[in-house]
This record gives sequence, structure tokens and C-alpha cells, in this order.
Amino acid sequence: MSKKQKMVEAITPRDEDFTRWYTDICMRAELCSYSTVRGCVILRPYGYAIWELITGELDRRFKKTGHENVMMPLFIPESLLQKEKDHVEGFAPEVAWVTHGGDEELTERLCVRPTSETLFCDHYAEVIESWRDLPKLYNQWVSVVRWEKTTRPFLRTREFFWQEGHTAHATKEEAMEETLMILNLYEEFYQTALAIPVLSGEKSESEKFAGAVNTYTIEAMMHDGKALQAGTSHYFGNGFAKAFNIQYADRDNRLQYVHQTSWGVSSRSIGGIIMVHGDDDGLVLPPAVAPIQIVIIPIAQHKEGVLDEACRLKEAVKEAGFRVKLDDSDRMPGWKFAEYEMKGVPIRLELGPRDIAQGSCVVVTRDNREKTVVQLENIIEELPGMLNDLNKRMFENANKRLTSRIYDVSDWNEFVQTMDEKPGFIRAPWCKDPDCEAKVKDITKATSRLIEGAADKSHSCIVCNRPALQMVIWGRAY
RNA sequence: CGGGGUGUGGCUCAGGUGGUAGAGCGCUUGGUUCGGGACCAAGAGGCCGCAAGUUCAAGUCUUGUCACUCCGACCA
Repeated sequence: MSKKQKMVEAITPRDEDFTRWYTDICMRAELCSYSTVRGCVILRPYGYAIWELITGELDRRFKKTGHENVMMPLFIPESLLQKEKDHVEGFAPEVAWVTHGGDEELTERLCVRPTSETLFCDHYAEVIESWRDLPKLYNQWVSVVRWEKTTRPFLRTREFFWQEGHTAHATKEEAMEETLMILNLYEEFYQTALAIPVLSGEKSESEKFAGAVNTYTIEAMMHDGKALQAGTSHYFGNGFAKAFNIQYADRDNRLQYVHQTSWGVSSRSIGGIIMVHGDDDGLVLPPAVAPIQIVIIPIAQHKEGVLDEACRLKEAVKEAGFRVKLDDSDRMPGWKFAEYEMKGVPIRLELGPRDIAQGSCVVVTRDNREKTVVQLENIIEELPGMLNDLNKRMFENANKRLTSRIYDVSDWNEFVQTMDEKPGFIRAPWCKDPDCEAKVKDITKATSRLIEGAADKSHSCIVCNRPALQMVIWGRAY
């Protein structure tokens, strides 16, 4: 009984204090730890391993769609950053500046990249000359710095890790196609690799990226009903091209400005995994990004033959292509159970003298803790299906939570009340007036997360009652 | 940037009225254990965030400072 209590005490229960539950998981699952640098975290091996798997999944998709990786400098000269007006204004408040090299003051300060549009543009202006040079489909995996005031592990840190794709195209149509193709790619990645259902759509004028013509987003719903912007894809038109003079000679030898896009997914996605799938016992990881997919816990491992059998099992599982760990440390089995649950390992195999005698082992799935006994000779062929089912259950559960917590509301009072009482999103029509959007934010703290599409003619704006133009998903966000 | 909280072994904290530091967990070693966070024994580990000040004497009192953390305004 006291043991039970101890386990429960390990992390703050999710429904008691969501924020503390979240940080507890980050620390206890050894994903990250606070660093001496304010607002920055240290990615620990386990957290970094997840990030590596995420980058691997995404990078594979980028390569498949013809993108190339590059590396831009960490610094941006002030004059370069200032070339596109909207862009600077958007980022100015949160950039970090380098003013000195050694003891010498620099003639021009350098900003630590908050994002690299300007660097890519500067480079594109140099390397793009003719239509034959297009499209340029570049991406980079880097960290960027934004001087945030309040920070939280993964969700908002001053330095964070991400990929930023930057492409240049001959036509508007092509650039728009790229923008939407990436949006779909992100959506597919989140739903299959992370088992996180997302909504996708366009951002409103006030929520879009600084310098973009259109910003598209995928939004996920966390367990507490709040939204997490999980990825964005921007269409730039030729605004940047004009500011940076990125021109190419078309087939008729006429100079044209390129049309550009940019898009990114960050290490914030790890926060999403935690807040969508995690429970009171810790992390629950989707198999595709689980550093350890299968952990083998030997029971009474000092007894004759147990470790040998466990080793054989491990080798077989590894041979079959799974990421597997055999924990033969001298911890108690119960300690190990709790530890790997905390770390979200999808499947645990228990192997003890009893199992060995019967030629079987106990399989426990992390999401529902279901125990089944499987014959050792069948285990390898059973595992893929079990992982698959687990992934499916994770997605379905999250999807049920998402869809059941989107409320269709058409009346302002009901909107305020719903936002206040029910965690989740609200679908409500809007007239497109930024003042109405601002009023929603002022009063309910909810923002427009995305625009689903045009509103029905019969709809009127949730705030001002004038004819509505768009159907919008609203929610409080991280 | 505003408000609150906290700084004492790796972690969580205890140390009325000032007298030179303690517990639990963790760690190390040895032994017994092993199907839901084991037990016994012996160890290692701290200029008490930092800096001034008061004092014969400061985790303890004063002032300042820094850091972290939580809650609000801005943001992936």
C-alpha cells in the first residue's frame, strides 16, 4: 500500500496540476534538465534520442520530396535583418544581439538568428539567375534564438531546435503548391509518426508569420484542451524577393521575381507528445519515435538460465529490427517496471523462470497496461502488430478527445461560457474584422487557431453579428 | 516586463530566541533478495546562492545582489 503511494507520488497527477505534471515528466523521464543559462534547457540523451528520431522521420520525408539540406550562419548582420519591413518588426523584440568580438566593438551588430529567411534570401539572390536554377528546395536543421520572457521546457525556450525549409519557385502556383504540400507532409508526419491528430488550415491576418502572405498551420489539442501550434508553412509571394532582389530570367529572358515559401517544425513537438499521450505514470511514446521500443525485464535474473534466455530474446528482437533494451541491472523488477513506464517505452517483455519453463513471456503494452502471455517462438512475429495496434490506439484516443471537444457555437454568450467551462476548441463564424478577433482574445484569452474555410451565408460573426465570412477554430494556446 | 515563492550534501527538506550543520531518498562497497519502486551492514559527500554589514561569534540578524521557479502581459 505504501508502495502504491510512493509510485503515485513520483510525479504530480495530471488532473491535479497539469503544468507541474508536465515539468515532472520532462525531468523524471530524463528528457531534459534546466541549464545554468536562463531560459535554455539541456537535452539529455533520452530527450535527444527522441529528437533524433523525429528529425530522421521528417528528414526522410523532405528528401523524398526533393529537398536538400544546407547550413546558414548563426549570425545575421543588422542591415540584412532589416531588409524586409514586416519581418523585422515581427522579430525585433525578441532577437539577441552580438555587439563585441573579443574586446572590440563590432562596426555592425549581429543578431543571433531567430529564423533564417533573410540569410536564405541573401543567398538566393546570389545563386538564382535563370529559370533553370529553380526551384530551390532548401532546408536546414539548426537551433534558433528568441529572447522569450517566460520559458517552459520544449514549449518555449530561448534557444530551440527545428528545421526551417526555405524554397524559391518560378511561379506563384508552384510556391503555393509547395506550401500546401509541406502542410500535408507535416500533418501526415504528426498523425502517423507521433500518433497526434491535428487540424490544419490557414492563420488569420494577425496570427500569420511576419512577412508572409499566407500562413498555414497544423494545430494539436493537448490533454488539457489547449492548442499547440505544431507546425507552420508560409507562402511569401514575392515580398522577400523584392526586398532582396531575387530575380531570375524566365524562358523569354524577362527578369522575374521568385515566389517563396518557408516552413518549420520544432522541438516543441516533443512537448506535444508529452501533453497528448502522457499519463499519471509518465510518458507514453509512439513507437516511431521511441528510443527504446521494447524493454526486456528479466525476473529473478540471478537464477540459472534467466539472463541467458533474456539475452537470446534481446538478440532476436534486435535482429528483427526493433530498438530494444535488456535491463539486467540489479534493480528490483518493480522499480524497472515503473522506470520504463515513466520513460514511455511502448512494450515491456517480462521474462522469468516461470515463463522460461513454459516457453513464453509476458508482454505489457504501455498505453493500456494490458498483459498478455506470448509464446517465445511467436514473439517476433507478434511484435509489429502489437506496436501497430498501440500506435493506432494512441491516435484513436487522442482523436476522440480532439473531436469530442470541438464545440460548435453561434452565440457570443455561449462562446464565452464554453471557453470558460469546457476545455477544448470552439468552431465559430467570424466576419474577418481584426477587432472582433482582438475582442475574443481580450475577453476569453482564446485566439483564432485556424480558418477552416468560408462561412455559410446564413452565419453571422460570433462577436459582432455582422455577416460572417469564415469558419474559425478558436482556442487557448501554448 | 509586473506580482508571488524558493535558494543548506546529487534530490526533497529540517535547523525557536546567533555558538561553527542534520534527516530521508539517492550514491559507493559487501551480503541476502528479485512476477509492481526490496532489506541488512559499512562508507563517501556541504567554505549553508553570492557580496557587504552588525557581532567575540552569522544558515540564523541587516542591506544589497544574483539565480531558479510559479502566475499574469508578448511569442514556434
